[in-house]
Amino acid sequence: MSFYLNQTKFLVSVDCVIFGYEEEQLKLLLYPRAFEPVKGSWSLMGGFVKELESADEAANRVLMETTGLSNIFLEQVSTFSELSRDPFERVISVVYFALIRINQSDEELVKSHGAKWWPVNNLPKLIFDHREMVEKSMNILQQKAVSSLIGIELLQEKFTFMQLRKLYEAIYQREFDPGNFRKKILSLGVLERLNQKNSTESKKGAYYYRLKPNVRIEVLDRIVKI
Amino acid sequence: MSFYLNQTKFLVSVDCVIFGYEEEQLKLLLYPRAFEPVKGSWSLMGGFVKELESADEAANRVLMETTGLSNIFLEQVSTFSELSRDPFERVISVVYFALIRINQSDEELVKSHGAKWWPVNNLPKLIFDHREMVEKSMNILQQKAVSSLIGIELLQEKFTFMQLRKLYEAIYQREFDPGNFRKKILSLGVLERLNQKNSTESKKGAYYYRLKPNVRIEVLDRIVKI
DNA sequence: GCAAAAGTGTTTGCCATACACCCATGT
DNA sequence: ACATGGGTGTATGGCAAACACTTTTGC
Repeated sequence: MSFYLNQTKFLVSVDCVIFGYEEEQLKLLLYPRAFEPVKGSWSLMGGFVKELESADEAANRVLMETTGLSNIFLEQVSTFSELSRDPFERVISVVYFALIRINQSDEELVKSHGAKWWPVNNLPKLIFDHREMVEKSMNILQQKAVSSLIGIELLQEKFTFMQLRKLYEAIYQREFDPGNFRKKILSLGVLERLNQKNSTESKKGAYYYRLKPNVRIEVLDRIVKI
Repeated sequence: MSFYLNQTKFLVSVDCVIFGYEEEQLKLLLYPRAFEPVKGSWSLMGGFVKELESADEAANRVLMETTGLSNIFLEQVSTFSELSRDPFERVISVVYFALIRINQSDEELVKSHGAKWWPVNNLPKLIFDHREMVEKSMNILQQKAVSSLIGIELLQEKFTFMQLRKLYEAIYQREFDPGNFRKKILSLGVLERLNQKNSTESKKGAYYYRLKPNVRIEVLDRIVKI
């Protein structure tokens, strides 16, 4: 047991990179820092890990406290532990990224923190190493979306192919051929067409699709060529 | 500053998944646990993060203390923070994986800890959640090797195509066509042939190759099809 | 009629895979 | 002579990308 004595203990926090999708843009939920220094600077939402919870649980709690959502797609990105990453005090931070449906979040709750959705390709200056946290998360999101329909977590339950394609275009910051994209996704065999059309975004109207029940969003095939 | 008060602090450790390559097998360096309970059970090498070091630095230190090596390929895998992952006490562990050249390690130092190299497909029972740490590391190694000649970190500076191929076969636990493998790797343009042959492993003798100086092991192309 | 998205089909070129084939040499 | 790995070349199938084309409907 001597191994465990006289070892330094650390404050451990979680920081959440919260992705949303709105107006054909990938967005991040950011908060103005509430205290000095750099008060008012924009920041990821975070919080300290508590005595009786894991980092995963802490991240879920933070997400619940700030968006009112539970059972959210959440995944660990990396842990940041540089000595001076937080000029206040030594804090080791475990970073998570989350995918949420913006319109399902509790708008009042979000506003009460002064939070704002920012397009990922037009972010404000972020405190500390938060910019790096965002970039790592973005990389992981892109990597995951190659072999998983993970992005669906950002759309409504039912969606058209155009909506799905625009989402992928936002994630990869490039365009996809509409015909080829449709064929590729359909070939995965995980979507089903509903007997319902969306007529607000095109003249002809486009069928809604949704994920088949009891199907995994991780697919064997590659959706995007790397 | 009130944010920082009354927050629980945690013991933070690093655990290192140390990969080596020997006798055409991918191996892991494991240590018999030195204290009760589960004394003698096999374990990854780890240590607590100290007050004035980052987790990265702690991992490098642990690696130096156990193998005598510095400047090693080392990469963060994930952080494990479940409440009861260590039955002794609450410890949050940041896991790293390392790639080393077995014959360059300090054999005396390794032996002095009672450490042993185990083939990855024939590991003993590991303590706590170390098995899961190994599996995550293995996944990341496979993923990285797709678009990087990362595996070279496990070979000598000069190597034949057969040696490189056998290494890849060990990493992916499958066979590669010798001719196609050679062409694929050569097409990356990052290896150079030396005027020197290895005659111990074949009758005809095979040229040694090495990584070109000032070249990145991350390549744009995909080496292994996923 | 025109524009714009929906949806389907066709063509092309690249690339992974399979495999044939000769070379060099130790036994 | 033969087995074995070294090394190069070739044929083939599958798939991504480019793009042509028809349909539908709001304007």
